[in-house]
Amino acid sequence: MTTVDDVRAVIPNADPEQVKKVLALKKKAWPYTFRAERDLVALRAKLEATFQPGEKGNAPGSKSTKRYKIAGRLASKRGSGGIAFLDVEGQDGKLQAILDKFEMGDAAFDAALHLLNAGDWVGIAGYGMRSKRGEPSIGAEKVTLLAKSLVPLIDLRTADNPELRYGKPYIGLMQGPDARRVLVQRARITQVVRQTLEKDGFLDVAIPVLEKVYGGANAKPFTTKSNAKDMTMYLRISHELALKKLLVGGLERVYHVGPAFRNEDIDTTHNPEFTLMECYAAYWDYNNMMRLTEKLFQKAVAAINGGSLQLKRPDGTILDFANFQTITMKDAIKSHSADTPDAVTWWTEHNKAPMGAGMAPGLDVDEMTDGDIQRILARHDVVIRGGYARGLGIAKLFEVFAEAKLMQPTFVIDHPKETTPLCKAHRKDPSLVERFELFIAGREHANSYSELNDPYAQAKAFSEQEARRFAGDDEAPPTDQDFVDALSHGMPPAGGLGIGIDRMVMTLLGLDSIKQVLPFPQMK
RNA sequence: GGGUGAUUGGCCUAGCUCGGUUAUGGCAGCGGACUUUUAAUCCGCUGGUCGGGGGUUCGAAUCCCUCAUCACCCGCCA
Repeated sequence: MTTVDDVRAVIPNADPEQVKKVLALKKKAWPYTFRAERDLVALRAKLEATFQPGEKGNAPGSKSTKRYKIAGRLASKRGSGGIAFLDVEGQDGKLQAILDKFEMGDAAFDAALHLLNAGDWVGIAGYGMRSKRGEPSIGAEKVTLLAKSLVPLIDLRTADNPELRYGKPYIGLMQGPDARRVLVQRARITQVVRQTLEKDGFLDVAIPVLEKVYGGANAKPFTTKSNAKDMTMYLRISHELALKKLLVGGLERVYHVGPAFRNEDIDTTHNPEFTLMECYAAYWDYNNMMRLTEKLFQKAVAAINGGSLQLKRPDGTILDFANFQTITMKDAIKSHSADTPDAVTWWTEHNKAPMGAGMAPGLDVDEMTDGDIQRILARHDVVIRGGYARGLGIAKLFEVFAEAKLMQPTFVIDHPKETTPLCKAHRKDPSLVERFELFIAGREHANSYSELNDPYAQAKAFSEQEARRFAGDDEAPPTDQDFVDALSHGMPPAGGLGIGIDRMVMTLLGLDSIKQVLPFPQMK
């Protein structure tokens, strides 16, 4: 015979009063199944349309005498003498159940109210009705405890404790349909991304998480050890190299949505593991990928925004996904550095234009010396690990002057070649590569290349990265000789695209922390 | 990596600056009242020794040391 003390010995937080109730139920305490309506929101709407306030479905000659069964978590219990109100909360919304002492009988009524507490899972069988105040309800004929909560329901409206909110995600999710909606909409977004890719003929392929060599991005990896092979292995930092090897093998359009791992610090936009979508299409370049990117975002926005491409943010600004902007990196630096003190200083030094106050055109990197760039970066305390290179300096100028200002969906194109070793040179300017990044709300959301498929150029790019590693850039990836070998067998021309799904969800839902879109975020 | 602040019953919280009789209030819980509530309301009750350890003192939630956990800011993360 189990006692309250037995339970408390292993579940110290358990409320003795609730444990007593469970033990008294004996074998009936934890039932196995319950058939119930799936959609309480729809049922609530239906009852509202069917009945007038105060009208009950068990009255003789009622419009609808249909019986219903509903189930959910008991969110609130309100007694008022011989009548009691239960808020039964399903995943997406709640429906009220009403217990009437005259109808149920004293014993059943008192027993049900005593047994149930907020937080319990409950099943209700009864008829449709509306309360005198008009609330659509189920008039309870039978009440079943489906599962007891042994600890009190925590109300985060008053208990704003981050340890509870993020350390125990179920506590946060229990707070109501709104708390769960983010995860529901996140699922919608990834579903739409997958559907859109599938429709365009992209094949969902399995790729390894554990790798002998990591690559495809600049990041510090997590390491682990394989006992079977007695060697250090790495958790992938991107999906890029594996997917491209499949292009070599003859798969023409491939994608993967899954986690990538980066051993870096945690903040509002970075989690050590995050969900990355990457896709590659043979015979495409970055222009084709821009069109695909637009489509992916437009379909996702439409899916969560009632079909509209004008997405209103919490601060009132409208993001217009109907019209994506395009700007080169150099032009972005120029237009967004206009009238900054740095631009005024530079133009004055070079005596390039008659200077009125606040009239400086932006920085024109093609006219700037390396010294000019380094001076300005130094003024902004920007350090380039592994040493200065002109292209990296230009990329830093973009970060300093332009990145945060790109609110509307904007493709920034044609980066300096030093920024990436995996991208084809620009067909019109060898100092650039055919790359774009999509910026929305000041954050990077997508990254795409006309993929480099010349094995010799790839090998050389790898050795330049190695040089940077030796010079102190601990995020420069090592050479992946296996990848060079793959390219030597011939990879078709291809476009590639990567999208950080967590950030995409954040932006589309108007949230400002990655913790809010992850059910299990890492805490610092 | 640096700095600041916090830790009081299941949850939130007062008290701590200028140490002193049985540690404040709310939510939840338990009991009672009420047949139409919407975080219902009203009355009563149970529950904590104040994050762990050490020290100062006649006496510490209140002062000191230490450990732990957490938060915030800065740095780092194209």
